[in-house]
Amino acid sequence: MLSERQLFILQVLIDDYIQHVEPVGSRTISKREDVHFSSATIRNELADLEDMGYLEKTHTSSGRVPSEKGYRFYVDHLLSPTILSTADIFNIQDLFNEKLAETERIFEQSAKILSELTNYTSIILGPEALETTLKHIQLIPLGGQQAVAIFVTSTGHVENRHVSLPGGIAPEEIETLVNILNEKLTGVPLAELHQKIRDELNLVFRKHINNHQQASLFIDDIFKWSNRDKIFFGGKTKMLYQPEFRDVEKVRILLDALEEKTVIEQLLSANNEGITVTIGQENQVEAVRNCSLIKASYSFHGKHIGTISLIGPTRMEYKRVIGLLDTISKEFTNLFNARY
Amino acid sequence: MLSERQLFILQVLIDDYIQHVEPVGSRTISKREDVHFSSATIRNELADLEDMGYLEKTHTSSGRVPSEKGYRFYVDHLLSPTILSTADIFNIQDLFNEKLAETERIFEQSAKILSELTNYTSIILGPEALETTLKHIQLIPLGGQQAVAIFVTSTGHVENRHVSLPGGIAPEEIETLVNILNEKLTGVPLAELHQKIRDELNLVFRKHINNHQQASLFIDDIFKWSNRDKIFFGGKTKMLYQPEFRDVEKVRILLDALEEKTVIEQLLSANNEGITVTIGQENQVEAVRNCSLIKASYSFHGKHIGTISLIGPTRMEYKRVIGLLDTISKEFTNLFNARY
DNA sequence: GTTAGCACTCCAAAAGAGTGAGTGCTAAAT
DNA sequence: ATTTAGCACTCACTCTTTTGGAGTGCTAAC
Repeated sequence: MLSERQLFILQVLIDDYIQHVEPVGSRTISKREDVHFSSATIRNELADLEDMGYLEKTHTSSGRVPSEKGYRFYVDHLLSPTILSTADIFNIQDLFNEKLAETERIFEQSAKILSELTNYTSIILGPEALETTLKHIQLIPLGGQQAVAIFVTSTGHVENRHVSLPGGIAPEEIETLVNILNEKLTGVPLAELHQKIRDELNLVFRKHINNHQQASLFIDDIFKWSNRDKIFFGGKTKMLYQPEFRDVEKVRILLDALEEKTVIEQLLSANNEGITVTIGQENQVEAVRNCSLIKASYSFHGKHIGTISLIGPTRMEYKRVIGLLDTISKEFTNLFNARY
Repeated sequence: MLSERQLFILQVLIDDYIQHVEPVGSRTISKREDVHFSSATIRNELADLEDMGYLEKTHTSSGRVPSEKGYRFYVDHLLSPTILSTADIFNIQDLFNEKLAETERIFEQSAKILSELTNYTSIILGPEALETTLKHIQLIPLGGQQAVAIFVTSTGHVENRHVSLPGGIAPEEIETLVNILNEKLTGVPLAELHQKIRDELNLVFRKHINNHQQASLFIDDIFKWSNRDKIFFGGKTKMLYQPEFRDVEKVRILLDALEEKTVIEQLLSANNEGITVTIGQENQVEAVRNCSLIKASYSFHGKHIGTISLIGPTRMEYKRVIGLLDTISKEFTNLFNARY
């Protein structure tokens, strides 16, 4: 168990390190106004904290640096998220007050602002389709065999696919087809679309469409859309400002990883409620093992539909960042629930 | 005027430098099989070439490095684009043979492949709307006052905007409105849309819509879409592999610049036919003054509609890159003209 | 339990020495 | 009139050595 004084010293040290990015020595701590014991005492305590694994030295005679266990403890026990500064609050409110009609724009802007407020890279996972339902399907011929199929979801998301019209079906039939689709599929949750098509539509087709096998194939083709959720980045180059990324090699590994959709999905996938902090080695993904990732979930009708996150060096301004993410994720939840 | 031998030496030197990224000395050149004069002779020639501004030294006793003027000359006079390797050709053909229905996918893939083949960052400017015409407008209500307006162009591009339905107009009228829009605007080039709306539609509205002022405002709102063309990147982090970007500071400046849409537009804007090479300081944009930019134009019905480009260090594999861009841009042109 | 004092450690930056690739110039060779 | 061999000179790099300073751990005194 840590003594009151050890807690204090640990906190002071981590705060200092987060700010100055330099190993913190006993003298530095003893110089603080609110510290009333000598550097020798602190040295003893530091040695103990190191033995317990909360601190590390970069070399035998250097000051101490927080270990990942140290950060973990700090985040779990020592952290009282700072109240957002009025400047921050202004910024956020501006964002959500602005009449940003397109959902996409909101995400883009949020990502941008988030990264600008924090100087870390922000990643926002757009709303998952799970909860949303299909609102409308439209097929617009482009001339020739080409056409565009357009899908609108209940959250106003528009998805479109180019398709080739099948040969064996008359144009009027295609119209009938689309009408049937609209009639039968409007209101169906996206997640159940495939099921629904397979179970119900084939029957209907058999009745109304001559070449119903061709039609089925065509439908399958149209709906072969990946349910991919969109990813929004903000400040992808922010890491380049962090001293821990002064080495190009490291930057490359990280940036390359972030280009990979799969990596992002792995990082931001299934999130429990609230805020999750993942520190360094705790990360699943190799490439971000020297980073910390902070995720916040936002929801629709009480169900998690997306994630807002920040990624930065393990030495992160946890205090500020956590408050910020919390606020924004709640705004997102409000926004979605109010709008749709 | 450069002598035959000087031309030869310049070419050899630049080729060597592009490959090895190290100042080239007289000895290195004299060691080549096809060189039959001594290093002393070469030294003399190099000194002359330096006087003329085609070469530079990094310090008094270093080998020579091409100057930007040197590259310029090299590109303009010494370059015979290499015939693409069969591997390259395969890759490209694969790309265009694949049944990539969505235009967007083609761009994405092209950008990716281009950067992978070259190890430079590729930037593709999607087709400008100028030549394309409007194909279809659709307004899909989302419930409440919200709706999605969808525009499909003749190239199959889909644009969508969220809008708030105006209060003072009946739902049936909105339907009429959209019908009118479709009737009057289908086939109109995007560039002329605004004009057309202002000139013709107001009259029609006055006839058919009660609250035609409200309607006009609404229409204005809908069409207040920026004619922005999409930008596709490939291998944004490729520069990090180039030795000239071993310095994080430089990387940051460049990557930050590339995040700016305005910068990209400035870089890739209005392009004459064929291939343009912009070397270092010739660049308009400060941040890319130590890069070279190679642009190729692709066109639709004979008019330039977009740009394919690569950005890399001034020491670029011009030979290969130029051939590659040429081929791909032509494929693009073919694709567009064949498809629409 | 706390602290002053001191020996010890190690990094980082500075200073110095040696090496090698490269140049420019001159004088001889072609 | 070119071309080339030879030589002195330059400068970046690398490797060592030196020095200074910040920091630690331990011990003995408070």
